[in-house]
Amino acid sequence: MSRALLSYRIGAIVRHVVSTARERARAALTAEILESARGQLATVGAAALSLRAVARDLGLASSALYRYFASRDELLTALIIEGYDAIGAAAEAADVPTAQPRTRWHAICAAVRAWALAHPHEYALLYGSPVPGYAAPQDTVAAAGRVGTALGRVLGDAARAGVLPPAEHRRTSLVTPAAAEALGGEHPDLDDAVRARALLTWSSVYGLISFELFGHFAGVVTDLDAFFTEQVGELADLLGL
Amino acid sequence: MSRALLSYRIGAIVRHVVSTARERARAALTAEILESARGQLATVGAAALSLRAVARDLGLASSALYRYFASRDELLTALIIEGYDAIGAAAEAADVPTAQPRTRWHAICAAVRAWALAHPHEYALLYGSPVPGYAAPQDTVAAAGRVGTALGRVLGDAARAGVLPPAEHRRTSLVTPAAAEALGGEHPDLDDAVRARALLTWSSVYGLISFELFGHFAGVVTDLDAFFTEQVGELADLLGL
DNA sequence: CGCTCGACGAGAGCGGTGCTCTCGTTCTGG
DNA sequence: CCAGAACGAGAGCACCGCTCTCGTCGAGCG
Repeated sequence: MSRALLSYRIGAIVRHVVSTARERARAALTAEILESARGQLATVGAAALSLRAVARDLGLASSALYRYFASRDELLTALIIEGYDAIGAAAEAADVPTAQPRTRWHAICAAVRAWALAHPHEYALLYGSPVPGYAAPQDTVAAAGRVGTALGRVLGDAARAGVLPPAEHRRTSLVTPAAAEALGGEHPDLDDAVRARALLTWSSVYGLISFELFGHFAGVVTDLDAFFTEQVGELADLLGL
Repeated sequence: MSRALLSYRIGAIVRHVVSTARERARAALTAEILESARGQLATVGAAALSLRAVARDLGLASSALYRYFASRDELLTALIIEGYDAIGAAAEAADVPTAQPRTRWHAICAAVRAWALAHPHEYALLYGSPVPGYAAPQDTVAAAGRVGTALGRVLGDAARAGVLPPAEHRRTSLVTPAAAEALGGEHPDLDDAVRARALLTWSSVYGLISFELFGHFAGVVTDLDAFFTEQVGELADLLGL
């Protein structure tokens, strides 16, 4: 079932450069399906996304869609990957590598929040409750790490610039080697405690955005914009940026 | 449509103490419906919760359920209120008012996480993406504040005990008066900045739990238990407990 | 005490869903 | 040129939430 998705992602590009008419038609229709699904996701949300509605939108029989996506879950998976890519790109676009680490941290967090507010349903699909019995395929985890990696770059640069407080070395590590690599890589000022703190701050930003988006701050916080930037500043303090 | 729910919640209790047989039967069946729905929620999740399955489970026609809950959303609302009550009760049960504020903070956070891990689908229903076009009725917000209020009590007690750092007073408030009341009430050491920080830490705990539960820490964090307690400690530092 | 009206549960049915299977067509690589 | 794969349409299955009707039964009122 991941076959079809894979062929969508790399598809005719890898196979051979001279694509046949059929392959081009397939790629085009796949893109159209995704576009329609993306529109439906943005308007009615993931739970109400209907294969039949997509088919109607494109003037196709519903059964025809199954030539392109083996199931509704697979279509959702493609949308999830697109979403992670989009929010990751937003984070990267907001990052100015020459700026101060703290400025960069603020910029990335603001960009992620802005993307979430602009695409609430997509954000919910990425970071909200996983859908029914849906288990995120391995394909998604690579794309998912893009925002974290952007923040990790800031952390690594800050460590190299020497703005981080000295690390408190300890024996057992709480962070996976792979994750440590994404979170700044090798550096004496970046030990496990600092990296774990980076994960905390990142998940805290996610908590702030989710609470705001899912309505848990309604009637609690007066100025959501000011509140967010202030708390992101607090997290920067905690991180040592 | 909120009539039926209301009558379920207060129902015969308020009307008159001497309940008729019909009222008792109604209350009993309502409880059975909720119990079956709770079971289904725990096993298949909210998105796959089916009124017809509940009816089958109870040996009823599906249409009969509509005498008790006007819609699937209303049944979900009742489950959400139950969930908020349960996680609030877990938080309150874990709190030992005579202990140190920091100890209480740790205990409450651990209890909330434990409840979330034990009831993942319920937690997702409460704090994950809102379901389809579902807008949380006002009934839920009261129950939702219970965990926050428990944490607010710790904050207030800490302020009265004088363990909090002095507050930095400012003009414009980011926290609603109602929320400020729940977050420790009146106290000179508890100004808006401290209360906002309390909201930050609470949403951070939510972020930590959600990332863990929704799989965003898979392959990133090695020891989730140890990681959580350590980061909760970091948040206590940030809060000044 | 009897009657009336409301609550109740069953059943059929509507329009919707994801998904499967079959069948004729159309393109493509050998 | 032609066999076989890819394709789209259509019918159909089992399920969903929800509505409507209809017969029944109980509870409160006169």
